[in-house]
Amino acid sequence: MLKYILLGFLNYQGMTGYDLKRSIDGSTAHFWHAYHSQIYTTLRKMERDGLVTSVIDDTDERLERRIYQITKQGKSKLKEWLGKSLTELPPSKDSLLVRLFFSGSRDRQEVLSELRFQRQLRQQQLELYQQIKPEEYSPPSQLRSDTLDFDREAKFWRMTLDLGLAYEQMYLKWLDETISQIESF
Amino acid sequence: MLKYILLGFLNYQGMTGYDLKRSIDGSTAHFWHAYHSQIYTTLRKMERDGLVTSVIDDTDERLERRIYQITKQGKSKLKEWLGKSLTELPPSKDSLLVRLFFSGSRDRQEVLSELRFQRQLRQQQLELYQQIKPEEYSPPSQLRSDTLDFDREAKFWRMTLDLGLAYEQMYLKWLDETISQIESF
DNA sequence: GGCGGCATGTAAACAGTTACATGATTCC
DNA sequence: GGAATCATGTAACTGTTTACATGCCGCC
Repeated sequence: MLKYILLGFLNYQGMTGYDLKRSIDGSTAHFWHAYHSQIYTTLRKMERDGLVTSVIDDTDERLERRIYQITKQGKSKLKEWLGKSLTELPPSKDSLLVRLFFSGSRDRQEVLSELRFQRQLRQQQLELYQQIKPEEYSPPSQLRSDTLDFDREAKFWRMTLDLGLAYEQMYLKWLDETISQIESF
Repeated sequence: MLKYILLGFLNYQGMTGYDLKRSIDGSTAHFWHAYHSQIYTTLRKMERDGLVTSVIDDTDERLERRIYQITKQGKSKLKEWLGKSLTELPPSKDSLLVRLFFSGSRDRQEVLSELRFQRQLRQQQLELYQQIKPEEYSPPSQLRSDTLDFDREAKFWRMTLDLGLAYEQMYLKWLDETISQIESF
C-alpha cells in the first residue's frame, strides 16, 4: 500500500524520502501512516523495480538529498492500481476496542481513565483537523498552473479530510456515551 | 495484538484454533480480524512461550482437535497487558481513503461506481450488526454461572458493537455526501 | 459425485515496527 | 552548549497475508 502512496505523491512532483515523509504526515497519515525507515527502504525497492529513479542533489554540498522521480512504469503501475476498484471492505483495526472488549475483569476506574485519556487525544485530533484550512489542504504547487486538475485533486483531498472529521466526532460521541455508561455501573 | 485476543478468549474457556477463529469472526473481527493460518502459528508460539498448553482431544477418533488452555503465565500476561493503558491513538488504516485521495485523475464514473459498491458493503455490514441480538452477543457459557461477571463482560462486548454501529452509520453518511458531491462535479 | 463445513497445519512473501546509527545546521 | 530540524539509512524483529496442502463427514 505504501508503494502506491509514494507513487501518488511522486506523480505530483519529484521529492526526497524526507519530503515524502512530511507529505504523508500532513495528509495521508490520517488514514495510512508510515515510518521513515519504511519509506526509505520502500523507495529503494521501487527503484530496483523500475518504478522510480533517483539522483543525488549536490547543489548544497554538505547536504545529501536523494531526489526520487516517478518513471513511466511507475505511472502505469499507479494507474493500474487505481483502475482496479476495491471489492471488499478495507479491514479496520482498533486496539482500544480490543482492550475494551476484554475489560470485563478490569478495575472500573482504570478503564475510565484510559477512555478519558483517549477522549483527550481524539479531541486534539479533531481540533487538528479543524485547524486545517481547506484552501491550504491540497497537492503541491506543480499543479497550480493547471487550474482545473488542481481543483479536482484538492476536492478529493478534502473528502478524505471530511471523513476524518466525521470519524473523530463519531468517536468522541461514542467515548462520551461509553464513559458515562461505565460511570453508572 | 492477536496474542492478547487469543489469551482473552482462552481466559473464558479452553478452545481449539478453529473455535478461536469462529469466536473472532463473530466478534472482534469487526475491529481486529485474523486468518486461520496466523491463529494456528501464533498458538504454537504461545505454547512454546508457556502462555498456553494444548492437548489432543481423541474422544472422536477420526477428528483431531487440539484444545488450548490458558496457563497461569498466560493469565498474568493478559492482565499485565490490560494494566498498561494506551497512551496514543491507535493508528487507523483505510485503503479506500488512500485510493480516493489519489483519485483526482480518475474517471468520474469509475470512482462513483467504486464508492457505490462500498456503500452497499457498508450497508450490509450495518445490517449485520443490527441483526446481532444484544442478549446473544456475550462471552461463552462458562461464565453464565457467575452472573455478575457475565453481565459485566457482556456490557463491554456491547460497547464495542455500539462503536461498530456508529462507525457504519457515519461511514454511510459520508459515502452518500461524497457520492453526491462527485455527481455534481 | 460435489459442495460446504470441520479441522489442522506449513511456507514464502510482504508489510510494518523498533532500535540503532550518523552528521550537519540553526536557533536559543 | 544543547535542542530541534534536516537528511539518510540499516538491522532485527514482529506481524500479516497469500498460497499450498490434506482429509474427514454429512447432505443433496
